[in-house]
Amino acid sequence: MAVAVPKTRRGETSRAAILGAALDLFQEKGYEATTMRAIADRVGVSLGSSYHYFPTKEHLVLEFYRHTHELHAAAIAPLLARERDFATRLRGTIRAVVVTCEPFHDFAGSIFSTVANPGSPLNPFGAAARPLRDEVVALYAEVVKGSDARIPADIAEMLPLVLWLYQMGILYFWIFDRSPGRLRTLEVIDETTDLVVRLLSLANLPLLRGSRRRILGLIKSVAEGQTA
Amino acid sequence: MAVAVPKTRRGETSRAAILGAALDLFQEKGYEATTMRAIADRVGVSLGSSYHYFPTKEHLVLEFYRHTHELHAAAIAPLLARERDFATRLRGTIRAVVVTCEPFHDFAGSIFSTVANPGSPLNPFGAAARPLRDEVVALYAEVVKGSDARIPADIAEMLPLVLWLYQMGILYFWIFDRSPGRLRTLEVIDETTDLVVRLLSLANLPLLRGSRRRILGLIKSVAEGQTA
DNA sequence: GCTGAGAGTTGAACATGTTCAAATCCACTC
DNA sequence: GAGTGGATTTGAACATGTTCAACTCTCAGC
Repeated sequence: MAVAVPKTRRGETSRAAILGAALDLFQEKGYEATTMRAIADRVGVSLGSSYHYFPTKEHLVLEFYRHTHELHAAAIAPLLARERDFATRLRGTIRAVVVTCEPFHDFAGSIFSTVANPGSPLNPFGAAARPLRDEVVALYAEVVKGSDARIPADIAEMLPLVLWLYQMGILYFWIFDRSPGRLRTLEVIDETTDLVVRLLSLANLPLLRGSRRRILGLIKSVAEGQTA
Repeated sequence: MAVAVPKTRRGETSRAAILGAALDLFQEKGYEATTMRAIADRVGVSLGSSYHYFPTKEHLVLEFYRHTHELHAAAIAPLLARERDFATRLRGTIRAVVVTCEPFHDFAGSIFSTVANPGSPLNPFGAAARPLRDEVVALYAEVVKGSDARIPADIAEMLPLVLWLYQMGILYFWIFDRSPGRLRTLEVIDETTDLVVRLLSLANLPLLRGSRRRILGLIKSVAEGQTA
């Protein structure tokens, strides 16, 4: 199950074709209904060849993650360059996630069980997804850093990670959302981003100091546990 | 894939034996390593017979899940009968979850992914798993109701559901926990139960009234979305 | 032009979840 | 005791993810 990197032009072509066919079929038929044989057939390549470049079917989905992440990052670049208000940056970023992923809504539902599986390379908390996870967390760091919000250092340290988790929560809700135009998800986004901003502004209340310290400590401890 | 209910004594025996062997093997070898053929072999029955009573391998997992829920409920019964302090009841209940599930830690990940899959009939938010979900939520309602804590009505209404979600979060953490004796999970439980109690006591602060109303509305709206 | 090494490709084979039509069992009726 | 109908059991067959040893292709070095 070694991951083979293409070393020749021919190899690159094959890898790209296999990945392209896989993403197309995933979108057309969903994850489970797309067989490795169907992918190979569409490319006009043998079954074994797919496994030369992608150790498992799940690894094809990892590439799909990266693809949507890049779409998302590109979509919000103008907003992040222009806007300084934290609430607006956050809301726009989260909204863009679900808008970007909208064409893959059905597909997202079909792979969810695999994604939630801790043993799967698709699990966002796992080692295989680490590079991508780091990229997404960095994106949220940029959302915070480029804003005019004044966030205390102890919170700022953990905030990008928390916002990443928040995004995952929204995506989870979105997967279940059957409302027309996915309106309910957009409502929840608006509601929750406001809530996040408000809770951040309340975090300085003396009465909440204790809870704040404990929550931050908890988050840090949990995050460290994941990387260990 | 019709669910066959045994109609004769012989059928009952078979069903029970198949389920028993499955639970044993799951515990011995984990979920994936346990094949349907191995289950049938251990019972001394043919492969097809298992499918007469359990439409899929996942349905065996659901039965397993129900089994652990019953163990859990039995384990905390004395505590709930004796103790009145809310924090103690909650902590004991959540601790008992991970203690009860400890023998199954190695393959709990696979179970969790099955349970979390929106497409699966076993999904806890879905209709098929509703009876089990209601039982667990009712258990947390009992944790709250039997305590001497004075919870405002609007919060009390949603609290059992939230505590159920909280339990799921703890279980998810526990699945990843590789620390000896699963000590990290126990720490997180102690920390978070305290936090829950503290946040509940803070919920009456005038400053937090607005957030409280919004959070409760959000939870209700999300919960309604699931059942719809 | 020949050769060899490494990249790329192949297709058969395997394990396992699942299906299904046929065979068998069993309690009941006459 | 023979017959009947439904419950139960069977085992072969199928689909699909994955593996692997053998084969082909390409091209640098001679």
